[in-house]
Amino acid sequence: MYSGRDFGDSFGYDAFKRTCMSHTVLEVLASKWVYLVVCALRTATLRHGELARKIEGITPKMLTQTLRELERDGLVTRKIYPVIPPKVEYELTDLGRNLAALLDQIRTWSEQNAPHIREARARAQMGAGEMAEFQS
Amino acid sequence: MYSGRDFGDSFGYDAFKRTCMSHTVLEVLASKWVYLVVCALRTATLRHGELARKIEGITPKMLTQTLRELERDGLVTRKIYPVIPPKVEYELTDLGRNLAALLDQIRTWSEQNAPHIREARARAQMGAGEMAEFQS
DNA sequence: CGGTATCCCGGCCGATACTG
DNA sequence: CAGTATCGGCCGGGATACCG
Repeated sequence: MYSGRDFGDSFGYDAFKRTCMSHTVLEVLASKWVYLVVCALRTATLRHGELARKIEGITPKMLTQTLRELERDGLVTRKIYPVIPPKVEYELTDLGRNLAALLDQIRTWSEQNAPHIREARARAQMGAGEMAEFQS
Repeated sequence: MYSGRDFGDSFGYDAFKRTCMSHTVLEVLASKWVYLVVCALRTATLRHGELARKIEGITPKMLTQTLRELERDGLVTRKIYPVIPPKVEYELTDLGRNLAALLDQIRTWSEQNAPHIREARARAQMGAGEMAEFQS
C-alpha cells in the first residue's frame, strides 16, 4: 500500500484501470448527489438553500460536501457575497456545463425509459415470488 | 423551471423527487461498477471471468451483484450454456445498448478532460496547503 | 468455470444541534 | 442564510472460503 495515488504519466484512457485518471473522474460522477447537483445547476446559478430545496432528501452536510468536491474538480465555482445575511452562489464552470449536458442526456433517457425499467423490475419480481404462489 | 413537465407523481419525470421512477433509475446508474460493466459489454458479449479480468479491482461478489441488478432492470441478458465446464454469457439488451452509448460519452468526456480535472485538483491541493487566500 | 456464503470493517450518509 | 460539528447506524463492499 502507498499513500495517495500514483497516476504517473498516464493520462488514463482506460477507465477500467484503477490507476487511470478517467477512473477517478468516474468515481466522482458515480454519485447520486453529484449528478443531481450538476443537473440542478445546469439551467441556473443557485444558492445553497435553493439547491437544498430543489434536491429532495439531501442534507446540508451532503450538499456542502458534494459542492466542495465539484469545486475542487473545477466543475463548480463558489461566489461569496460579503453581505448580511450571507449569500453564496454556485455556478457551473465551462467544464461543468459541458459535463452537465451529458448528464442531462442520462436524465432524459431515465425519464423516457423509466416505464420499461419498471416493467422489467415487475417481471423480475413476479418470477422471484412466483414459486411461493400459484403454479398453473 | 421544469420545462413545463411538473407531473409530481410517482411515475414522475423529475429525478429531483425521491419518489420518482427516474430517480430510482439514477440510483442504479450512480454506481462505478454498473458503469464499468455496461461499458465493458458495449462492444462485446462477455463471460463472467472475462468481465472480472477486464474490470480491474472488481470482486466476484460485486460483479455478480451488479450483473443481477442490470438483469433485473432489463439492461442485460444472461445466457446459460448447459455444458461442462459451465459457460454463461452476458449481453446488453437493446435498452442496455441504448444506455451504453450515453455512458460511453461520459467516458470519452472523462478521458478528454482528465488533465483539466487533474490540474484543478492540484490547484485545490495547493490552496489548501498555503491558505494564502486572495479572491479575484 | 461461475458463482454463493460468510464475516466484518470502514466510511458513507442521515439526523440533529450549533455558530457567525 | 450558509454552513460546521458530532454522533451513530447501517450497509457497501472487500477478503476469503467453499459448492455444482
